[in-house]
Amino acid sequence: MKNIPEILRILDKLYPKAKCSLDFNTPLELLVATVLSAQCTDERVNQVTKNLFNKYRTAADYADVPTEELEEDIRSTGFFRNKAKSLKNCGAALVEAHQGEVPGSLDKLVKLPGIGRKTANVILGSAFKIPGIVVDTHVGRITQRMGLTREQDPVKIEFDLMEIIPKDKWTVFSHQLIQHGRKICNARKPKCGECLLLEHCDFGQSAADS
DNA sequence: CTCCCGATAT
DNA sequence: ATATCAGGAG
Repeated sequence: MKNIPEILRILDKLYPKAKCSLDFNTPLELLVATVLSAQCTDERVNQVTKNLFNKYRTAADYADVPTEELEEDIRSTGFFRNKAKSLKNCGAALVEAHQGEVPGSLDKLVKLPGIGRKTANVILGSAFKIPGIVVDTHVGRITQRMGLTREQDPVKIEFDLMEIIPKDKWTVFSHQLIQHGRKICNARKPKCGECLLLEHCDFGQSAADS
C-alpha cells in the first residue's frame, strides 16, 4: 500500500502554495476560464481572458452575444465552437435558473451545459472553498502512474482518491498534482530523475533501471 | 467511442 | 509530422 501521509508531506514541501493557475476575480470568471481550459494551456487561457473579462461582465453578456462573435473572442483556445456554445448556453442557464449567479454546489454546477465534474470541482474548490478532487488529465495520469488508482475513468479515479486523501486536502492535492504534472511528471517524457516522489511511484520504480 | 480544434514542444 | 494541452457532449 501507499504511504499517503508521506506523499502529502512531499507534495506540501514541493508545492506549498499550490493554487488555481487560472486568472479570475469572480466565480463566473473562474467558470469561463475553466471551460476554456479544456485541451489548452492555462497561459493561453489567461491571455484570452484578460481581454474577455473586460468585455463580458455578467452571465447575460454571454447569453446575449451573437455566437459567431463569442467564437472569435475565444478562438485561440481551441474547440472554440463547442466552448462558445457552452458559454452562451451556460450564461442563459445561469440567468434562467440562478439569477445570473454561479451556484455553489456540485449537483447544480454539473447540470449547467458544458460543465462536467472536473470543471465543477475546480469552481467549488477555488471560488467557494468547498473540497473537491479535480481529476483532469494531469491528476488522472499521475495517480495512475503512482499506483494510487487502477481506474481509467476520471469519475472512478475521483472516487478512489476521495477515499485515500483527507477531505480537507482535496483541493490543494489536486493543484499540487497539476503543478507536478506540468513541471516533472509530463505526459510525454516524465522527468523521473528529478522526481522526489520516485520511491512512492510504481511507474518511476519500474522505469528505474540503471 | 468519436468529435470538437488552435497553439506549442518534440 | 505528431503528441499533447486544467474536457464535455452526443
